[in-house]
Amino acid sequence: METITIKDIARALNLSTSTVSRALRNSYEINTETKKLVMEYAEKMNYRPNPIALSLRDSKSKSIGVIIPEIANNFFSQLINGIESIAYNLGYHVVIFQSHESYEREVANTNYLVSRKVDGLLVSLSSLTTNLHHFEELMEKGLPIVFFDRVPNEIETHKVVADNFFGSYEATEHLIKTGRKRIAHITSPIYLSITTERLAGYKKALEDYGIAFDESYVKYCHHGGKLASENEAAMQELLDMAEPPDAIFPASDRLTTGCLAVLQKNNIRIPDDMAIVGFTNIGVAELLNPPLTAVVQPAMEMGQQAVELLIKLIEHPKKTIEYETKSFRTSLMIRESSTGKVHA
Amino acid sequence: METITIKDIARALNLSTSTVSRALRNSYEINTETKKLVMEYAEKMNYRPNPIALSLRDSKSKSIGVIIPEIANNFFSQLINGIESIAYNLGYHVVIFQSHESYEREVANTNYLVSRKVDGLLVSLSSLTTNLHHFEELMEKGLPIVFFDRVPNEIETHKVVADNFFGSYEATEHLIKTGRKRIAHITSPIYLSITTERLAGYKKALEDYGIAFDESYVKYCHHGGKLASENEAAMQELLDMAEPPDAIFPASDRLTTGCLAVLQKNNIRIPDDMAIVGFTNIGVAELLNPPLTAVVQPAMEMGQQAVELLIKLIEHPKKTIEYETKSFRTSLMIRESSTGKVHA
DNA sequence: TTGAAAGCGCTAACAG
DNA sequence: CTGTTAGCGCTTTCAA
Repeated sequence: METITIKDIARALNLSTSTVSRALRNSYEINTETKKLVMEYAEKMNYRPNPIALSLRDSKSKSIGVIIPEIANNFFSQLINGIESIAYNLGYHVVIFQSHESYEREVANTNYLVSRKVDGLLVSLSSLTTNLHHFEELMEKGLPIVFFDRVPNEIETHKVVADNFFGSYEATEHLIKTGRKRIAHITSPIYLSITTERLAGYKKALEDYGIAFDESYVKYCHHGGKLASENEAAMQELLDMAEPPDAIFPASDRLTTGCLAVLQKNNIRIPDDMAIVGFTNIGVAELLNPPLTAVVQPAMEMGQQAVELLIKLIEHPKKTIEYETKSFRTSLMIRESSTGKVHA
Repeated sequence: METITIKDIARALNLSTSTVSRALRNSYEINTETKKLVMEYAEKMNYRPNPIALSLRDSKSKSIGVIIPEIANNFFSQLINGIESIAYNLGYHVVIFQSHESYEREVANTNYLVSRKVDGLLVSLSSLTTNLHHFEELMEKGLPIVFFDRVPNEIETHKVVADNFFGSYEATEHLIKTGRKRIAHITSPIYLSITTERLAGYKKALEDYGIAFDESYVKYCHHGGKLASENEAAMQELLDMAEPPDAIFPASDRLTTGCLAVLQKNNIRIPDDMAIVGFTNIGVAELLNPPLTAVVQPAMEMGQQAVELLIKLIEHPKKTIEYETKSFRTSLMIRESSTGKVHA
């Protein structure tokens, strides 16, 4: 049951390795009988080409690297499932790495994946990444990269995002329409695309409904919610204000659960004292106390789209004249955390 | 900024590739000056050895493969974080694959990882795996494998598990002590280790407290909760019983949330009409309605332990005389879903 | 139609 | 102390 190589087949069949290789790849310039002979023997011996050898030779690997902030997050894990479903069907393998919101880890992962000869990269930036040099360099070398979710403005390539502006506008509008006046927004660092876009939607909704924007109602968490303490501090500042908010709109999975935990600890009633709408894909939103109103992203579809674009880039490198940014509509799932309806 | 190889260095410095190689690996039999020269040049040119070439040569890769049922699951994603934290420090890379509870996917992933020359495997069996041939074969070839969580009895190697019997006993005992008489157990397929162990703990607690075991209160979900319909059907059967249970003890993350969803849809009050204790690592247990009593596994520590055992196996293949099974105590987090206390 | 040889990047046995 | 050579598994000229 040892691994069998082309050389073994050649020896067994009294052929040269090149002939075997050609027969296996179904090359035209080969005798039908020889081909059949080789095919059958290979089949019988359960021959599998060594992907490492192929990679070394061709500098490619039929695999794509994915770099995301973290796996333990509903949005990203759903997205990964989307990526895998498509990649699998197209014969690509998916290698996942977490940056843990660290710039250094992101760079290290990138380098490793490249040295491992991935054919392309799918990236959502860490919340602490401000320098994009490691990606720019690779793109110049011709490595296809597609960004999703947290995308850089400075780099020209395919991108896949949610319509963050819209999602955020809709959430804010909903809060305004249900009577909230002082709507706070807890979000990620300002240099992330998702942050600025969501902030813009929030501001625009306030503006459209004649509510003055107040910077002190916006809190930025550098670690994107990974650091509970940071999260809690932001919440505390909000609660300690002379005029505390009557609604909070956290901008991500982590931020949302962190926010809810603080409210619960402080015995603040939702939605009576505080309405909540989370920008989150958490699976149990419906089961929370109270059920959580959420801006949900089509994470699975986003993953599928991203990997399709990447594979297009990999397999037809010349053909791409113009890069596109695919934007997906979010859906607002209205539940009790924002509607004032008294829960059971 | 092209990739630089040993050959390039050799040419530039007028040395042979082997000398460069030796200098780089800090071999003793080398002139200090030459060594310094090479080192400095390599540093300056940002030389990185090609891991693919190394793998091809040595048939190892300083990477370990992880095969789990799914990522989008708190228990497994926490476990992965544990694995990564240790592996990273010891210079190993972690490649994660999901079986999606499918035997075929598990086999395919295994084969791929092996062809990619991972140095070892960390595995939690899919809920549909009954044939272990693909792993046995590899172990015979000498590939180190450590199983965790869902482990096979039939294979002798290191294993890392939670004390499922204890966790389950404690949960059941708690339900009994809080006055429940008809405790149902929703679980995975019977041939999974976690199933039998948890079932055993459940039965023993019933027995110790003089409650007759009733098979009709135990429901098996073949897909381990992945299939919502299966989950719902099991719940419905329970609810439709002449004497429906007054408590449910679901045996995993998925099963627990599925169970809660059905109860909510049927407007069944928790804990008044039905107490719930979940065997789950869900992060927001505290935020659920009502807060969920949970048997929590030390997932991070389990991941760390598993990878440590695996790397020991990889790096000292001879030394291992006896295999060990590390068992971790679970903790019962008591909250309102099982305590009858009326929630706010 | 087939085979011999070279090369992908690296290391190690063997010579010198 | 350093260079030559061979080989990991595979494909692809180039020759035959």
